[in-house]
Amino acid sequence: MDNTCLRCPVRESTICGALGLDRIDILESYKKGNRKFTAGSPLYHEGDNCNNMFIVLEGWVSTTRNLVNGKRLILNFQLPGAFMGFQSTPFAPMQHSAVCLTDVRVCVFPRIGFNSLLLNNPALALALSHRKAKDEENMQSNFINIATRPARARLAYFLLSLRSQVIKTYTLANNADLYLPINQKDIADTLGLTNVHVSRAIGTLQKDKLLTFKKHRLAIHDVDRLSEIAEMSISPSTT
Amino acid sequence: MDNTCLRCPVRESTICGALGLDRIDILESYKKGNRKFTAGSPLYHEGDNCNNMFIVLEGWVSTTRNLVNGKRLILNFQLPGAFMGFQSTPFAPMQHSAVCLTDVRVCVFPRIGFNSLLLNNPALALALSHRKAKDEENMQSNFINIATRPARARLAYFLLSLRSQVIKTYTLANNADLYLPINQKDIADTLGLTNVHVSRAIGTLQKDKLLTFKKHRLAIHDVDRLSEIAEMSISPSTT
DNA sequence: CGTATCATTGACGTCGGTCAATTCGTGTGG
DNA sequence: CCACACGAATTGACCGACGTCAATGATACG
Repeated sequence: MDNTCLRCPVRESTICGALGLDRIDILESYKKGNRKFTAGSPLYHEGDNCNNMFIVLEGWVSTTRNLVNGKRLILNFQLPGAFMGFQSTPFAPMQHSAVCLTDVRVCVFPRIGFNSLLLNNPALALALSHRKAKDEENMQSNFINIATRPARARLAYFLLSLRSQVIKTYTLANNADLYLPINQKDIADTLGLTNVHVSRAIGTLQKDKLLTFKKHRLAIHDVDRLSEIAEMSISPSTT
Repeated sequence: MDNTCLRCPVRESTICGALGLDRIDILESYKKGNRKFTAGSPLYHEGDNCNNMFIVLEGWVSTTRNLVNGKRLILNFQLPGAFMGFQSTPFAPMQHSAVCLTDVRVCVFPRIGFNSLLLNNPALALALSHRKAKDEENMQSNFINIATRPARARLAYFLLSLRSQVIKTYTLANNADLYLPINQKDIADTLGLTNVHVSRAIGTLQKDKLLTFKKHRLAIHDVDRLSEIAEMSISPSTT
């Protein structure tokens, strides 16, 4: 396995791309190198003092929060190119957990020295600012989704946005059916619903021939009509 | 009115503090200067191509999204020190609106040249990364609040976190009663509830002597018990 | 074939929304 | 100082979306 930044599959789709090819060697010497995690294992736990940050190279990772009543909430799904573990106060305990949904390969960045790295490479710091802004915007979309949409629309919106995230990450065709390493309980925990209600909602969407979601494969048969259902209560100002 | 960065009331509580006093003149020549807005007026609108970004110096600003059914969702409240308008793609249309809740004084940063400013001042870029990470973390808290808590707990959590935001911003005493330039409809639009239900929920909290919210003044009488209510996502079995 | 996990389905309860009437508070004008 | 207006808050009656509980079905795995 070639682990050099030069051959990194996500270099251009993450902050590393901000350094040109001529300066990429800076990261080569900075990073701790690649590491593999198996499906189900955590990158870090809520409350941990985690020494590292991670760029996802292959696989899916979910970020979650566990609640006092034993329930959990999934904050989002991190796909290849995601930069994970950067916090507003670098050495504070992690505010959320990160759990691998598939076998995962990540590039490990030590937390120590990261500030210096950014100060010495402002292009990297700028790229990171933009990425964190993007993360916040995505979080806002999630927030709006659960705050304003009823369950059916909420589910439709979620599947559509996850679909476009996957299509973009893997540059797939628009009509491809997608592998999603999540089950209905995961969807419920993402949307603030119950698995029972998610099952019913997916059932009606399938009955209406809008999509099929079975055995971790999602096929959306009518993107336009599903979008109508999703955007039912929201203005079309964004895209 | 003295508008110099040297005497800026929020310099140390926003990204500008990352430049020491010796380099603060960089911003002095970069910024467009201060500007005043009256209560109710917008800093920018969703969909606008906004030329500027803003640091709040005085007053409250709300960021909102408008929905097709005439309703709106409040994303958060920006108090002095907040840096507003920075997006993942700098010249894209704004994803949300910003509306002044009080008379407001802001420091205006032109969008043009901002990237260069950051590239030439990595400390500023680093500070911005941290701030955007903080914004994302706050957004995650909001998300968790509405995704997991029933109305009463949701309201309790919101008031407590708004309280600590205000106390921190203005360095107030813990038992101070706070001026909040929002009404029950604003709270409803922040929490994904209706004004009617917010009224009922506040009513019961007041009846339980936990807090008083009248005429834009909030007094929390029992922070500990209110915190218990906020953190409890299940039925109130214990007292 | 037995077990575990996930998905489906039904019965039922409840939290919060909707609609509407009433009250309260504040500002305005006579 | 009172009368009125207008918006915000309160309260009641009613209802529906979604949660809870539980039984059943489907699928994979040892």
